[in-house]
Amino acid sequence: MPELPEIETIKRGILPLKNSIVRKIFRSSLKLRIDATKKLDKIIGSQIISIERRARYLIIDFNNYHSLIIHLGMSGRITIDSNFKNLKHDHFACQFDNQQWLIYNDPRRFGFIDLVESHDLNSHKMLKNLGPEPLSLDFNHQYLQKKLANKNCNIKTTMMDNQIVVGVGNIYINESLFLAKILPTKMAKNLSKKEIINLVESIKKTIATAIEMGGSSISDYQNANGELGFFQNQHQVYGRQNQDCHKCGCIIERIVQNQRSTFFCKTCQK
DNA sequence: CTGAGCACCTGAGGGC
DNA sequence: TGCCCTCAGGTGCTCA
Repeated sequence: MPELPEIETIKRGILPLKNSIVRKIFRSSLKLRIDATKKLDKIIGSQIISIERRARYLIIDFNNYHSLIIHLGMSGRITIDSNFKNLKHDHFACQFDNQQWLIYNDPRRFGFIDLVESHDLNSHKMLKNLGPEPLSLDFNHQYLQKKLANKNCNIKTTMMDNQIVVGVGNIYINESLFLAKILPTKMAKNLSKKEIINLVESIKKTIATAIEMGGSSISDYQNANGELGFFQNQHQVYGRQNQDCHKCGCIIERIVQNQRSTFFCKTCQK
């Protein structure tokens, strides 16, 4: 699924729905990770007052003091269309007063749609323990240095922990560690101050560049208008096992950490 | 409290 | 063509 840059791209794509009023709701009978089916009717007749992103969650606020939380899991997709065809894996759809449909499609169903009263949003179990946004000032080397001290875990897995920093998924941590020249297997507590400064900057740069390019389109990711992102063309290590490192020409290796693929260049990264 | 591993699902692609 | 295996943008839960 989409990482932060992909969600940000989708958010920008559905921003024009602001001020729209919900007319109809569709919900498939299949289970998502959270079952909010019974609550969803509450937004019928309500108007969207804001559309935001927090970590990998899309938050849509309505004027009746309810907020819709959308998470795309690994395979979720959101599209805007003037027709709703109820295709395979369409699990939620919502028609607005301008006749447009917002359609949520998720083959693996690792995602969810939930509805809460807006004042309870921050205490939602998926949102309450989130760390800082990678592009915020709160994510800086002083902060990270504190978090990594005594951390007995490899740096790659550590940085994918949403309590440390949100939205840095498997593509972008692999790319960020390459950019920062740090081995993914290095113990988090053993990073030097210089490496931590470097890593913070590399994550910010990687995420910001990916947002500019509309995210990474691998397999079937596309934005709300069905367009593809282009950041995958910039990948230095992700998905490039056995290919030449663009910097030094050595072979990119693939290992598994915490059941996720890790790609790195053992010459460039120390 | 921490870290490791599992669970939740479907679909694509490769080897035989 | 089909079967069996591995792999995939995530994240909460359980167990030692």
